[in-house]
Amino acid sequence: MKRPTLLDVADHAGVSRATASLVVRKSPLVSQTTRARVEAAMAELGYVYNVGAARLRASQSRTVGVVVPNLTNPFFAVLLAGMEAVFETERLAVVFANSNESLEKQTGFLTRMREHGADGVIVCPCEGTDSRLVEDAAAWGLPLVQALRYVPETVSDYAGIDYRAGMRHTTERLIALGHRRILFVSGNRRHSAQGDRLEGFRDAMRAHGLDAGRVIELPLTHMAAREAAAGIAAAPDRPSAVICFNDVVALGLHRGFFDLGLRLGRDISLVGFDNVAEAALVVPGLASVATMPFQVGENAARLLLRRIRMPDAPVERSVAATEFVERESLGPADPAA
Amino acid sequence: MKRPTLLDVADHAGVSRATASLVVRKSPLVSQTTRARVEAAMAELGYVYNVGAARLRASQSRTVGVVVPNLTNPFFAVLLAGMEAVFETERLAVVFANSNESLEKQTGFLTRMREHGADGVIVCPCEGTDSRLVEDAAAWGLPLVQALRYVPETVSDYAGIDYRAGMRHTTERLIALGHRRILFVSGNRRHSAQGDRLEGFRDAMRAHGLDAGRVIELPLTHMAAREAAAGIAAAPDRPSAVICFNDVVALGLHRGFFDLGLRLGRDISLVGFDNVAEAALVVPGLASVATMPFQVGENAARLLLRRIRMPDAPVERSVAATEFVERESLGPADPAA
DNA sequence: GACCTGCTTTAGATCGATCTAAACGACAGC
DNA sequence: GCTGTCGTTTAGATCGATCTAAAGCAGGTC
Repeated sequence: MKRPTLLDVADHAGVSRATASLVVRKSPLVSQTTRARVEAAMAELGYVYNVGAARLRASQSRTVGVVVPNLTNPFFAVLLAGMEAVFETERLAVVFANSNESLEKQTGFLTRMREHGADGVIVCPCEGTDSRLVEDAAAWGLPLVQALRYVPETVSDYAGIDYRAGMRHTTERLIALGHRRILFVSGNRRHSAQGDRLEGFRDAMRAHGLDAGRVIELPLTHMAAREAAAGIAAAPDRPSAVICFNDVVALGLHRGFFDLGLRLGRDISLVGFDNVAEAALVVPGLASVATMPFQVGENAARLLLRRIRMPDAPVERSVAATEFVERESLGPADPAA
Repeated sequence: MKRPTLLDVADHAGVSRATASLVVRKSPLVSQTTRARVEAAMAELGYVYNVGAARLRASQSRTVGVVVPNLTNPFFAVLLAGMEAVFETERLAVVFANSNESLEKQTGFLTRMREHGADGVIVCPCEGTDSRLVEDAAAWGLPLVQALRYVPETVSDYAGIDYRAGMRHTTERLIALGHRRILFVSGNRRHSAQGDRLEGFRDAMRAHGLDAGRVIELPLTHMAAREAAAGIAAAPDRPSAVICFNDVVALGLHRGFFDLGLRLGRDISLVGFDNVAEAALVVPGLASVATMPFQVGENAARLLLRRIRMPDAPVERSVAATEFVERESLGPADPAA
C-alpha cells in the first residue's frame, strides 16, 4: 500500500540500506552483480526516489527557481522555455514565478525558494530592485544569476542581450539612410534593459553630432501605442523615423500610422525591437532588431549550473549580440523634408 | 554561520522544539505570549523554514507541477500565468515543464514530480497521451487536473474551453451570412482541442444540410499558413470563408491572401481562433473567437487546490464559453458567386 | 601465518522538521 | 484533599534518505 522506501528495496534485494543508496546514486563503488540485484528489486517494488529525504541529508534539492516580470509577454515565455530546455536535460525541477514588476512578490518568491532549499535561482529583476538582491543571495549562499536585466553596480553572473550596441547600430543605420529627426519611443519602466537601449540611442545620435534625440515614454501595450500615433504625427517637427522599445509598441504604432494614412517607409520610417513573428506578417513588414530570447534563456541556465557546481568560479557575463532585420517599414529619409 | 533550525529558535526563546513548530504552523494551541517570544526569536536569528524537512515528516510539499505542450506559444504562457497567479496566493511553488508534445518528456516530468512529492499536478496532455496518465496518477494517489485538453474516456477534474460550441456558433454565423463553401484549416496534431473544434464545425455544417465541410491540416506556424494560401485560393471551387484552428494560422493566411491580392471580407472571409492581441492590429482586422486562457488557468488551479484538500470530492469539469469577435476580415458571402 | 592492499559492503548517526501521547499548571466542583 | 477538565507545553519517536568510519573479504607479499 505505502510507497516503498530504500529500506524495503534493500531487504528485498538482500543488501543493506547503504548499498541500495549507492545504487540509486549510480555510485561506482558497488559491484555489477549487486547493482543488478538492487535494480531488479527497485523495479519489482515500484520504488520511487524521495528527493525530499535525500535533500534533507545531503544538501541539494535538484530544484532551481526562476522569476520573470511578466509571463504574459511572449518574450519572457520564450526566455523561460530556453531555461527549461537546459534544466530538463539535468532533470532539475524548475520552480517559476511571475513578479508582475512587484518587488514584494519577487522577494516573497526568493524566500520561498530558500525555504524549499533551491540549488539556485535565476532572476530577471523587476523594476526598483536594488543591490540587496545580490547581496542577500550571496549572504545566504544561494547561487544567483541575473537574466536580461541587471541591477546596477552588482556583481553576479549575468546572461543578457547587448541592448546598447543593438540600439546604437540601428540608430546609426537610420542616420546613414539620411534620417536626422529620430524619435525613440521608450517604455515607462526603469530597468537596465530600458536604460541601455536609451543609452545606445543617445550614443549614436551624439556620435553623429545630432541633438541627444527625442524620447517619449509609453506603457508597453498595443493600445497605448496606437493611440499615441496621432500625437507623434501631428508634432510640429514630425520625426522622419521612429525607433521603438519593443515590437508591441511598434505594432501598435504601425496600426496607428496606418489609420492616419501615413505610408510607412515613405512618409515615416518605423523600427521595432525583438523581431517577433508578427513583424514579418504585417503589411508593410516591420523592420526590427532581432534578439534571441530562447538562447539567452539557455545561457542563463548554463551559467547557473556552472555556479552551482563551482560556487567560487569567477563571475561570468554572457551578452548576446542582436541583428537588425530590415523590412519595408524602413526607408530612406525624404531629402525634401 | 549555519542556517538556524527550529531547535535553535526554541532554545533562544526558552521553549521546546515542538512549541516552536506549532508557532511556525500558526497553530491556535499556543498562547499569545509564547507565540510572540518565539516569533521574536525567529526574527532575531533569521530563521528560514525548511520545507523539505517538514515535508519528510508530514506529507505535503507545498509544491505543484504543471506540464504544457509548448510554452513558446503565448496561449500556453498565459494559461500558465493564470495558474501561477492562483498558486502564488497560496504560497505554493509551481514546478513547470514543457512537454514539446513528447509523451516521454511528459511521463518523465510526472515521475520527477512524484520524486519531489508534489501535492498535485496539472497536465495539458500532449498528443498521444492515453488513459494511463489518469489511471497511474490515481494509483499513485497523485491529485491530477487536466487542462485545456483531455484524454478521451478518462475521469478526472478538468478545466477547459468549450471549443465545440465555440466552433459551432461561429460556423453558424458564417452560414447566416450566406457562406456555403466553408473551409476549416486544422492543425496537424490529434488531441481533444483539435477534435472538438472539428466536431463543432461539422455539427454546424450538417445541421444546415451542407456537406460535412472541407478540412485541411497544416503545421501551426505562420510560415506554413502563409504558403498554403495560394493552394486554397487556386482551388477549383474556392471557399468563400475560411475558419482557422487558431490565430497563428489565421494571421499567416491573412498575409498569404494579401500577397495574392485577395480582399479579406469581400473576396474571401477569414476567421481565427483565440483572439490574440494582433488580431485587432492587422489590416483588415481579423475576426476571431475569443478564448480566455488566463481564466482557464485560474480555473484549473482552483480545481487542483480543491482536489488536494478534498481528495474524495466528486469530479468537476469547468468549461469556459467562447465569444466571437467580428472584425473586417469577415463579410457576407457574395451572392453572385 | 601475519600483514598489507584494494574492492565492496555495512551499522549507526544524522539532517530538521512533525506527530503522538503524555505531562503540566491552574482552576472548578464535590 | 481529591478528581476532572481545559488550555498549554513537551519528550521522544519518526519520516527516508545520506554520510562516516569501519569491517569483511579476496589475493598477494614477506
